[in-house]
Amino acid sequence: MRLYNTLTRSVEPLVLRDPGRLAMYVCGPTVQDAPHFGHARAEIVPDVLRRYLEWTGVEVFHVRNITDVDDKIIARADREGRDAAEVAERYGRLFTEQMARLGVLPPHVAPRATGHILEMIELIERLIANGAAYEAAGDVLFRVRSFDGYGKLSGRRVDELRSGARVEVDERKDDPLDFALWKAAKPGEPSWASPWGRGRPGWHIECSAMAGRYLGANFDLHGGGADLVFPHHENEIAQSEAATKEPFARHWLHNGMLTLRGEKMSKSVGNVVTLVDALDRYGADVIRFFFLAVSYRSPVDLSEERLAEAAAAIDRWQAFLRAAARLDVEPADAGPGATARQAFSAALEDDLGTPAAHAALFDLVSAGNAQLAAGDQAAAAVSRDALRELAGVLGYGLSDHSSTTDRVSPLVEALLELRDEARARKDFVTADAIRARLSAAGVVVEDSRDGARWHLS
RNA sequence: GGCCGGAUAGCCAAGUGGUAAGGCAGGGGACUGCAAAUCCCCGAUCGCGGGUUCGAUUCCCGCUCCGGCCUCCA
Repeated sequence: MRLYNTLTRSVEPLVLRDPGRLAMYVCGPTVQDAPHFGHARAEIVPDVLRRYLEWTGVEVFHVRNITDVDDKIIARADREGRDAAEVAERYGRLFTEQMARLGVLPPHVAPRATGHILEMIELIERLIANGAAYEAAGDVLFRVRSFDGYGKLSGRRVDELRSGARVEVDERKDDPLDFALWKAAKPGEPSWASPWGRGRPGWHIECSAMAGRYLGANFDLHGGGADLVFPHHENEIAQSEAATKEPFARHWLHNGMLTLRGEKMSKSVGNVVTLVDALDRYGADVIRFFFLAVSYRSPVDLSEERLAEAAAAIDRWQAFLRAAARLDVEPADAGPGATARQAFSAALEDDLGTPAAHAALFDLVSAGNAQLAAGDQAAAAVSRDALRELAGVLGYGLSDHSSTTDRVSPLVEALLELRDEARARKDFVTADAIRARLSAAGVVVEDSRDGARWHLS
């Protein structure tokens, strides 16, 4: 498969360190607040990559960290008069829950920063020993100019960085570009013992430490939001490579930002839509479609209109699955299923082309509906099975079923029998009244050649 | 100011050196007691100006506009 690599700024083959196995690290959230809609994208993109590769037989080892110590978490805890760990625990749990609702496969390891303080200290000690870091009044700073490759990921040059610098002046720094690996504890803050006194880790070092711990050096793929390219990922590379003298990650994958009215969704801009609300309102499949309808690298603008379109698309797929649900026939061989599979795979092989993969699914639905219309049940069954399978590779559940469906089913069926009887004697007033009452109760009735079908709206 | 990316039909969005997938909306037709669902048909010469080429939307240069990063951020 070919993927855009931020490091080389080109689409290139994804070459695995161990053939058949992908070692992937994805930057997770800082658990300072409820996850928002943008976080969903950063999880769905690697989720699709993982599902697709697993479908092709690759074994994926997926690590996603949780940043559970940081300035904002501490600030929030102070505001609420709570412990920082409590705040982190609350939002970490919420994040995990919402990702499960979204249908994102859980990572194999979900390390927390506070659980890896020792690894970080070891890494910092190596950097100091190498001359890449220095202690200053209880802080430890990374010496940016000691690392030749600094800027290779984000395309920046150290000297240019300096001129435009909005970096705050700090006398303890030998160079304004240097960044903190370890921060001396301030009163009341969570802190850990270290060779430099009590303190807490800087943001960037945790990913270097945890990626190294679980994936080793020179692992296959590192992902995250495009807003992390600089400085976070640049700094991760610097720290890791300065310490190990080996390449950190070979392939860098960055998802584009979610915007709202053209502006990036973020807490600081103040335009966030929480994921809880979005899931309540639209459900996992619609949100997933909304994101996958666009290249993972492009920005996507959130709007009611786009979400309505996504909902219409999911409805169309589900409508076909409902129509073809009861086909109890020997699926005919290959045919349209094979064509769709080929188009689908080709799309994803080419830089995770989910829009084109969607097109393959729409073609399958169109073909399947036409097959049903033509009475070709065996072919329709093939289309149905292929749709289920391929949509599943993208992480769609497409489930029409809920416990509510099961519970109301006997009632609805009984009413539909009455309606059938009314229709048989051309009593359309009664028939339409039943349909209208069901509709008002959220049950959509659709007549077909083989009788009425229904589903919850 | 620097770096990265983008500009394709009413809207969203793929893609290709040889006249452009898919979806939504819209129009027409079919089916149907009606409705819904479904099927068939209908739409763009690809931001602007140059250049390379037999030929560019696709490559190169410039311009304009937009987004992201340069501070915490998925």
